Amino acid sequence: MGISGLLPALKSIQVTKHLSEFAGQTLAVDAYVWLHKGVLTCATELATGKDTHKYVDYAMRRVRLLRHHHIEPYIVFDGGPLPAKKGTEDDRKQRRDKSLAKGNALAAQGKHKEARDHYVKCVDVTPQMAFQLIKALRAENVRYVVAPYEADAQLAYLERIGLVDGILTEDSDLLVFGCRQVLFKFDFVASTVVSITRKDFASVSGSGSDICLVGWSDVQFRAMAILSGCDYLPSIQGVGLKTACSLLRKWKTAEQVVRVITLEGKKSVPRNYLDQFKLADKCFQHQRVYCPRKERLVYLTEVDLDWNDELEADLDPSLAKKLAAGDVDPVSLSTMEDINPRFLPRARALPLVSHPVNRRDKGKGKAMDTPVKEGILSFFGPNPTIPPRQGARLSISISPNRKGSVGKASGKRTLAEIMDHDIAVKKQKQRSRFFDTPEPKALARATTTPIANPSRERENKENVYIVVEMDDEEPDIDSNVSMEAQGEVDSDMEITINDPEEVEQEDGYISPTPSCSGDMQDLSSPVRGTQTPMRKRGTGTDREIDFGVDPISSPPSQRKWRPKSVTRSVTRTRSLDLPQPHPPARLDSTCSSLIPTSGQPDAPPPALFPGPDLRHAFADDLSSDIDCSEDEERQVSGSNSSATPTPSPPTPATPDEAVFDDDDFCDPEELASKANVMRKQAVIAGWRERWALNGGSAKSHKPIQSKLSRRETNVTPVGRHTISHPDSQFRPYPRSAPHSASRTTSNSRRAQTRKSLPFFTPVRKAGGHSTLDLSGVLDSPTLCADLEVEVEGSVVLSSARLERFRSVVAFSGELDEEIIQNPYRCPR
DNA sequence: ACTACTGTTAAAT
DNA sequence: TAACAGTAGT
Repeated sequence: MGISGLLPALKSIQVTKHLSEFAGQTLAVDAYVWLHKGVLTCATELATGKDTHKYVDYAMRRVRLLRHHHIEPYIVFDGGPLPAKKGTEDDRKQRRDKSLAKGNALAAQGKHKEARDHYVKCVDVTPQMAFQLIKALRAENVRYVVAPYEADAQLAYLERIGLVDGILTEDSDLLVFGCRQVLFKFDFVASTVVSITRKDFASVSGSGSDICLVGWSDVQFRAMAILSGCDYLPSIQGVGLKTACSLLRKWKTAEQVVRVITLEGKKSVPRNYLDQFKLADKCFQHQRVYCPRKERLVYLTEVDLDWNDELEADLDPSLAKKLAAGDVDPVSLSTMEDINPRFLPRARALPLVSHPVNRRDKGKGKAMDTPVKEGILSFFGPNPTIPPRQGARLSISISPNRKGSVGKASGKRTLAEIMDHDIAVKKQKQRSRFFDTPEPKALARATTTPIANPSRERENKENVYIVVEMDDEEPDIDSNVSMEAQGEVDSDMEITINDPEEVEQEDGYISPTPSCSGDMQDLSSPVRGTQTPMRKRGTGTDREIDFGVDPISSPPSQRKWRPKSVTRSVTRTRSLDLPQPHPPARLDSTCSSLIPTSGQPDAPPPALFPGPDLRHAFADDLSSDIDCSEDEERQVSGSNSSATPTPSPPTPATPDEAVFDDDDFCDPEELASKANVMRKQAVIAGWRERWALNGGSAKSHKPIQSKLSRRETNVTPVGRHTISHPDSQFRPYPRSAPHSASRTTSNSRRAQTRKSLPFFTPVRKAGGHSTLDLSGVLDSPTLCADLEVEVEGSVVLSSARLERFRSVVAFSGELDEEIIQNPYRCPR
């Protein structure tokens, strides 16, 4: 949903630009935008369970358009349940079901057009559908990454570390995340976007009443956004963007603002609002993302201080990597299912027209001066089904070791296969690197990871395999034949795509821009007071806030790892590697190949936290969270003359704090880690819960409809949500997916149970208080089943853990209440 | 003047 | 879904 009203407020700095102005740049793309719109092109098919990949075509056409303009796309997928920010599952599901029913009814009467209108309302984008797009991206060698959690944060991260030059999205949140160049309103036909550049913030010229950002730091901007209501936190009733802005302008810090509002007494400030605010702030700053360079999860903005990194390893590197590559369902963490294995995208032919392209010209006179268009049409075909030219994809067909198991797909989906293999190889390497020692995690942390040395890695890789180069994660894909083209682009020269026959051409498109290599220093964001002090106009009183706290400029640095020797079980990962009886072609080849290749029975894959919810948005614990935020606030307010003792010192307000802090120090490590996990769970649960809420629905005047919301995708192969009633009137696996039916029972069962993985969710009690229904969750058969399935050999271990988990929960019951509870829902 | 709720429509082809 | 216009409430 973004920040409502933000884009209109920034109208004055919105600039419509032609895509050609971005030639030579790499743009990160929020895949969800395209997927969701693409779904509309085939709503009927999806709703009725037909195989289709039109939505993939939709997205790929856009990918090709970007490339046509010599923009290198970097597609970013949501990791979590894709849609899910609004409404509740129940509501949504009901609506969907209704729409589907109506659609079916109309269709039965032959009113297909009307039916479609309803079908449109019942389709959704699932990770499995996203995977179809990934297949196409692989085939065309387009870089992509699946975010561990929210795509927004991932997008922001890519820009921050310099892997991309800008973000293509529809979500104004990206500005809050600190992106420098955000492009909205992608217009396929006109080849234009609306650009908002962060450094223009100072010039936001709201006539009079509008917002004014002059002299503001990112901290303040973020504060404004959060105060006005964001996905993570609904606003105080009656506070919108403008109010937030003017209050902040006057009082400088969110703390002050909240305090003032509270004192005024006109608006009811939810208790704990400030704490919640800080958590929201953390979400914008320290959400966890996947670093393609380091090949593991990192924080969007590095955290320092006492940030407990115990949970850093909650997603083991290889799994994180698989997830990022799209081989693992981000929701269930089980192997991604290919819902349309017959869809085998291949590299497309290149445009047959050579044409000069005007790169962004310094003399900005002719912004709209579009490049030749003839080529475009030939370029965008409906289906990526054109057979690959012989030898086109370099060595691909060469790779000797390729698993034959790819089945019918083999021989065709070369790139994808290579990709798989590459991943396998990487994984193997990683394993050896990380797990040769008894203390994998510790080692992993101690190791300064390969990040720093991509090239060396590459070498190794190439030693292993010649084919390589499918590495979509590394900025410096050097082996690409496309280097020349790339160089040309970069050097701001005219590019001529001449010989379409040549393989090189094709590859030429892949080339990452040099900018990718990323200059770490200034990538960071914008206008940071000190550096680019926005002209202090108007408010001379505005002191420059301490920008030191501004995270945006801090390049991710190595964190000191605290090798806590928590030896976690291996179970989860193991289960992932289990061969599957009737594997969907390609993925399993990946998986199965991983098993033998690992070849180190004694080097078990790292374990991950076996808790119920693995999808924490950020791995901090509450205490550190607050601490950190406090620090920041302190700094901010410290620079503020009018700083006064904050009304509600957010210090260890929550009971759990003491509890868990103790745990942190007394070191029955397991217990400690459990506690941390627990705490994190609680925090996350809080966020999840909130995310699942409609921004406004949390307001008191509108009774919360469903308190219990599982923020998970009701994933079905056909893109329909059938979670609650897996066996409902809808067949989860339509006729077109025979392989699904033939899947082993255990497998499908697992799939089902996984899909039911619940998030902790507050349940509103009669009293109007929401509480965390942990017991319900823990006792949930689905969860247990899930654990059992996972654990295989270590059920016992998990059980024990689970027990401890429960006790911790019980112990900190109040914490849950505190943290999880959404104060907004209280008033009936 | 601002917020927030409502209803409508375009989106894709 | 989001963007927009219109309207009501504070």
